[in-house]
Amino acid sequence: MDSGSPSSTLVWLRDDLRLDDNPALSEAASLGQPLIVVYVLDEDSPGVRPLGGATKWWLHHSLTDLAAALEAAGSRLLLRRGPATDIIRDLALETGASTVLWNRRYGGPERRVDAGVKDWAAEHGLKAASFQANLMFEPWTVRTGAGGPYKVFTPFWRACLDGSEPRLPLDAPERLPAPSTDAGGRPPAGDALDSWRLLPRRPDWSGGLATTWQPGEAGAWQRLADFLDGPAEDYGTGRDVPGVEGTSRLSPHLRFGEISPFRIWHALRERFPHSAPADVGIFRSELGWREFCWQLLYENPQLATRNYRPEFDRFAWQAPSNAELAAWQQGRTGYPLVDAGMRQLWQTGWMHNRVRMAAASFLVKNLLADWRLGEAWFWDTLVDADAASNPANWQWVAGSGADASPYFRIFNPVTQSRKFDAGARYLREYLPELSGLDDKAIHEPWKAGGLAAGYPEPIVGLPESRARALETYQRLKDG
DNA sequence: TGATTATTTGT
DNA sequence: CAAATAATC
Repeated sequence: MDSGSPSSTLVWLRDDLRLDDNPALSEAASLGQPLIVVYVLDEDSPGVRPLGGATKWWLHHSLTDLAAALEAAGSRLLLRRGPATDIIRDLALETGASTVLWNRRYGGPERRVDAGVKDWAAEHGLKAASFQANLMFEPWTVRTGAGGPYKVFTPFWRACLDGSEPRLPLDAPERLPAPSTDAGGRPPAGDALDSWRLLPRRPDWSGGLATTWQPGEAGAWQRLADFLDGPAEDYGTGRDVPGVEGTSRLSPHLRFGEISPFRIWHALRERFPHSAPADVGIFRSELGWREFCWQLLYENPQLATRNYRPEFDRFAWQAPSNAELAAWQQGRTGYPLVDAGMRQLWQTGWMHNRVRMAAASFLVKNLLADWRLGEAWFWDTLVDADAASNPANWQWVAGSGADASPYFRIFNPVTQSRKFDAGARYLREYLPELSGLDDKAIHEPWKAGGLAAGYPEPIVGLPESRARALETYQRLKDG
């Protein structure tokens, strides 16, 4: 190494687009060497799942926010594109890096990539280190008495809670070392974000996303603050009412690591210091479901394509017609709660969890469509589309997953609508053509002459489709 | 983190 | 006979 050019540190950011509680970044800052912070758009490594449309939109804005935050701290975000192993290797050589740091991820193809970088670094005398940042309970640390992974959520989460408290979050470094420069004083060259074309155009469907969300760390902290000061205390009941802001809406921020689960955990602890209300425990268990889903993906890297329960390979899914699938996707099934949810998804990139269950159950049970069709649509349209939670929860609804919903649990979209949207606030927000119907009639518009305004007739009858689903599941059970 | 139907309870 | 409870899918 040239004595005139000190070696540098490389921090590789992935699904951890934050300065707060970022162990890799904090470690890099403490080393004091010139620091390169890089994000790699990797659509080339084998098995790595390409982002959907909504997450691409989110990523663009999140990276914009991250770049500004890094610059404010004296650093700079470098963007490069390609197979990550090659990109990181080349960048390390180019910048004379002595150390490469990152926060761990848990998907199969991603772990192979990271292991490849670690092996290369070891062979070439570089130090490579990874950190725990994105899961509070890493999959291999939560084991049953027999030493295997948990297959049921409740004992999984109990085992997590019985262990030691998640570590305290790290504060964001106030200053970061400037990047290393070449002989001309220039930092490494990277891509312009716009050249990645992550934003939709022709048509630009992102208007509703932009008015709903503020991607980036500041937006994540705002959501957390709003939640702690508002719905958190009544989360247990409020979370089930889609017409009310009763949930945290932190999911896309967690998806991109704009806020750390450790930060959320301890913020809850501080806000409710003495004997947290039961509602806070329920919210905390939702963080637990996220951890459980990642543990499932860690153990089952094919979770998005293979039935977790192999007996479901024999299940007689019915391929929906193009018209049926389109009706579901576009919110024209004739069932108001399902349609409101699907339109909320299309317009805002997000759907209330209660409605997700109802909409997913409708596709998988009333239409008997393969859960992978729904998973793929959600992957493309959700801003919180997560490689673990999305397939795990679809399999949960289908009955093919871990700790799955029993086959006979079939949501009735009308019953759910009456029960959780009694005042029809949610229905009226997303189904303006039904807003004239009263609170009783709006849940079943086909009965009240409510179809005049162009709202569709139900595409399938509930009693028949329910019976068909029960028979089909029964046949699987009988072998 | 169901729905439906049968049965029992309470007024 | 409405409402809670249980049994069944």
